[in-house]
Amino acid sequence: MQVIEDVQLDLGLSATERARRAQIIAATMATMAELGYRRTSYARIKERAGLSSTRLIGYHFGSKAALIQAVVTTAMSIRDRYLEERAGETTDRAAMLRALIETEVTFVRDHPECVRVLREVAANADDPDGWPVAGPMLNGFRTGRIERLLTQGRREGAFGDFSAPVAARTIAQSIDGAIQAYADDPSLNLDTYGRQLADFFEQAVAPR
Amino acid sequence: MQVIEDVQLDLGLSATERARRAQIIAATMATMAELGYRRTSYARIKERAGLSSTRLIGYHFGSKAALIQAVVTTAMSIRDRYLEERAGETTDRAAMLRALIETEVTFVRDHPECVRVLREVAANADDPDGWPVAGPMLNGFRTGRIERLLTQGRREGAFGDFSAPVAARTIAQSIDGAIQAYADDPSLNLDTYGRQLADFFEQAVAPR
Amino acid sequence: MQVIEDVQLDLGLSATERARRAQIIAATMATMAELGYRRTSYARIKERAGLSSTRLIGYHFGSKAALIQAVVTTAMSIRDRYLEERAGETTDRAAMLRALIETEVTFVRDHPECVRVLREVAANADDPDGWPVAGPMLNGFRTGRIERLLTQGRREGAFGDFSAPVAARTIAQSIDGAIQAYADDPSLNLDTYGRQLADFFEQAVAPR
Amino acid sequence: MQVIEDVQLDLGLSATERARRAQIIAATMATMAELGYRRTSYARIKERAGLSSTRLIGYHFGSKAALIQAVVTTAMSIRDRYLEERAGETTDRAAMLRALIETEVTFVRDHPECVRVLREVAANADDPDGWPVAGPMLNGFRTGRIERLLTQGRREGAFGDFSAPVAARTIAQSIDGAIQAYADDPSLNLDTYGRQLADFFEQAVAPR
DNA sequence: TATGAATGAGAGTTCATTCAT
DNA sequence: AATGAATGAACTCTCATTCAT
Repeated sequence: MQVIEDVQLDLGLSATERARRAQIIAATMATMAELGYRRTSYARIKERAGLSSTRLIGYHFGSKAALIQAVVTTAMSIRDRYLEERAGETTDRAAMLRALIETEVTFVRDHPECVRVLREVAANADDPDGWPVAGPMLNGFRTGRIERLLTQGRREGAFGDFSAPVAARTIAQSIDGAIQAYADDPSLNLDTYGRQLADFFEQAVAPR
Repeated sequence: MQVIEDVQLDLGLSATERARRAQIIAATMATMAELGYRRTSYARIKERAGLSSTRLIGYHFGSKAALIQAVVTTAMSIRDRYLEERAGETTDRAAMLRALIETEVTFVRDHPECVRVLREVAANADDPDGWPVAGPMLNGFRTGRIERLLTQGRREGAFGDFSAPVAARTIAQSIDGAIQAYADDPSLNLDTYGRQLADFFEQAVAPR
Repeated sequence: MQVIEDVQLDLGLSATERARRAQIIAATMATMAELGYRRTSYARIKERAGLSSTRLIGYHFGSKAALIQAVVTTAMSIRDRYLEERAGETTDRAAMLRALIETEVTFVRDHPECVRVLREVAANADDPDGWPVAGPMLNGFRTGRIERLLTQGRREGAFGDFSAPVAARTIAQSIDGAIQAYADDPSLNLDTYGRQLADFFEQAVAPR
Repeated sequence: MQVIEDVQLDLGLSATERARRAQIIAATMATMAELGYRRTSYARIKERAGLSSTRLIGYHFGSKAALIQAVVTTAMSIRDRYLEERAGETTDRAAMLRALIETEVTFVRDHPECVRVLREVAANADDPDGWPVAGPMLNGFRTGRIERLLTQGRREGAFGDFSAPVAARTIAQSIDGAIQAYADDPSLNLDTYGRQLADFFEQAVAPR
């Protein structure tokens, strides 16, 4: 919750307002993670947040689209911070790729709510009452970093010959695969899954 | 449309009924492909199909869940038929994997509606008014075949050392990546994309 | 079922038609007894009777009101026959009253479906799609016989001083009480209940 | 109407809300008393209450079940208050029984709407969209008080020998008989009916 | 004797939003 | 910084009935 409040810091809001927003955002994320995008209504958010009226949500965010927007921003911030904190110091491209994949997968385990929320929003980005920004943007955020890493690695000869955009998207998608696998079977060991995924892609990008 | 009607053949329905059902299913698929799961209502389907009343839909399918069910079955049948018709005769595991990937990707190009529909339903499978069968099932359909191929290939020594379930899920996910890429940029050449994907995974599964 | 068919005898119908009608009436009674008046729809009757279409019901009875009419007639016939068969030969008024009450109560036990149906229809007699004849008629059927018995008994000096119409209605209502008690607690011994009821009213009508 | 508003007093609602609720409850009771349970829809209530939209009803009560619940609570409160205000001060069991019966019957005359509403709900209590609480409860409310009176009277020797539960239920049912008689013939003198009923039961419970 | 196909009316519910104060 | 009150649009579903053949 503190994390969520922090994200709101530079919006020029009062402390009370920030706390309320954080509370609502947290409830929205929890609701969406549990019930999915479609069933995330003001009524259900209100209930989970223990608010007196749904009116409060509209009051603090203006519209549902803006609320979703704030939720996405929050989730992205949490993710960014997580990945940043765990970014290794190596400059070895292969090691960087492995670290990236494994960290993304552990993020799935450590912040399943964020992951689910991001996935739900991306899958329903064209919703009329929802987020006005298109899905491509969200995808771009995720593939961009991977693609840059792959391109640089190829340029330096650390990686073999393959299409960086295709590979980047594939790797990004494979994280979604981990999410899905975890959702289908919550007893799944994600550390192992992450390592196997890294092994798999290590060979895929290796120079011959 | 004829294809859709064929799918209904063995349900013991009259020709009229079959035609109506096909008409409604087609309109539903088109609607869902264009507007997404959430906006696919009886009213919009009626409009697109040119029906006199939404009542007709409920009459022919009983409930919305049953309609979605029929739509999914239809889309899966179309996909199965497509893949079957293009199944090469080779027994070379690597060639089979390449063919599988490339065919899946061209299917995205040739039947974007089917692809979109399957994706939308899978993403909203837990909907209360929707399809009662869980998402895992749909995922299982897709990964099962790939996993079997990979497992056999590994046993025969045609492939290297990797986790077949993880790889299978990753490959299946990469097809979704193609769908996404195509959606983000419809001018994308999917033949090329498919080839590059096949190249990429070819090296990933190759024996060292 | 045979009983139900018999009731239809003098309507100038073919054997097939009579059988179908009996089948539908039986299903309607079962449905109404289990689910109540309001949930007794063509769809549910069709299901229970194993018909191919609800259309069949409308075909055989014309309208829902006519179906309810037929059901009531059937239930009343079954009840009349039951009471008739068990009518003792005594002319002692008090004994007759006791027999009447006890027999009515055992009818509740032996034909709970009929009882429930009659009760449901009487309680919903003003339904727009239902039975056009008013509730008073059904009530009259039930109290008439009792009232005649009480009046005669009083005239003969076998009974004391009380309002025959009020007492008749009260006794008739008390049977409904037995139905209700039995519905609230199906393990209730109705023979005992009937005897206690007869005892109670025996004293109420006795000359001082 | 004031009475209805009073019933809502301790729910922590604003004056406006209480007034609106009272207005809707009154309209619902009137509608149900006139048209019966089944035809008591939001649309008809709206019409009678002169509301701008049916939506208002859902807004103030949440669901139809909750509305029915509120209506029943109101009707019961009105009845309780009525009976309480007319409870004599005697401790003579026979007099108490007479008072109870006569008061219940005059209540039928003074508050026919309440009576009809209670009857309708009890008869349709198992409705899927209706009141979740079973009919037995409503019956229990009514017989409980009578049964206690009878049991005490018997213990004290004020009454003769009979089954208190059976007699209690019978007496409660006889009130329904009065309701029915009044419905069948509105010119009926209920005061007389009540006295005759009390006479009848007086002898039934009298010690020999 | 039966069925196929269609239909209009009405029901309750959910939803996000708006206009006040 | 918050609430009270109201609202219109859209949704799926159930119902008995009608018009054909």
